[in-house]
Amino acid sequence: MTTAAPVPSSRELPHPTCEEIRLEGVLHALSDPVRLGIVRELAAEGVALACSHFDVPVSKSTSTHHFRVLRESGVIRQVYEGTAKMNALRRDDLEALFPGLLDTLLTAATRQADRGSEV
Amino acid sequence: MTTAAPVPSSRELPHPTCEEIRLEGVLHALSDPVRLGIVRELAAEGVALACSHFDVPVSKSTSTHHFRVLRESGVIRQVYEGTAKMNALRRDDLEALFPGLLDTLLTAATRQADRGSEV
DNA sequence: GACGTACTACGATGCCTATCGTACGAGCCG
DNA sequence: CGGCTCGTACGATAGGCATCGTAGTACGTC
Repeated sequence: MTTAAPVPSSRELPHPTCEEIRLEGVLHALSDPVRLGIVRELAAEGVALACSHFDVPVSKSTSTHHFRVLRESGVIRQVYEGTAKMNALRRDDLEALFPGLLDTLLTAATRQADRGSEV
Repeated sequence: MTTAAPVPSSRELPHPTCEEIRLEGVLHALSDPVRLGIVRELAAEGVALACSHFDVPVSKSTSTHHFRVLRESGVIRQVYEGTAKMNALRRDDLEALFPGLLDTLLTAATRQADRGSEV
């Protein structure tokens, strides 16, 4: 069962520790539709995804910016894997800090999305 | 029992309908520390409070701005009562739109505040 | 009517941020 | 090595927003 520990590349990225994660920062990060969409997709898939996987309606450089905001606010963890940069929700950390928050937010986002599509 | 139905003044203020309330807007409104503090106090008191009741660390005009953001995002309802402007959480509306969200957010905010004061 | 209080409107300012294009670096593959 | 893909860095830009001070309006009270 050599699950191929996916060889995290050399370059490391700075992440906030749990103590450094601020609720205001998380809320601000999720208050942007593009970033909320990214987080929703990450949650839906349940696994780490490369930046290129997402179909965001912005340019590549803007996309990079949004991923950085998510990382610096403590919402996602980013790790290089070859040329790809894998993104994973920091579910456990967020759950420990703000119990139930992520799930409630995701549910709220889904409800709103359903609301909109019920034309 | 003339509970003095508090005579809402003539001037009316525009509020978003429930359909118009956007999750992103709510999150953005609450991502500011001043506004989050206002909402926390409103929730703690449980009743409508005049703007002047709050001890915010900003000027009066900035305070007005924050209350407007909260109103326009659908988080609070504002009604004039004489010279005072009463502010109330739109608990029921928010609960209907995003079940559990407000309470989860308030709990998260409290936890974070406690974290900080545990020196 | 005169005064005080509560809040607003307006204009200014400086910062933050979402957006882009272009040029570049890091790793894979042939 | 040469090229390809993925993502970054940088600079520019335009709009948003938190902040303030001042001047003004609405309302209650004397």
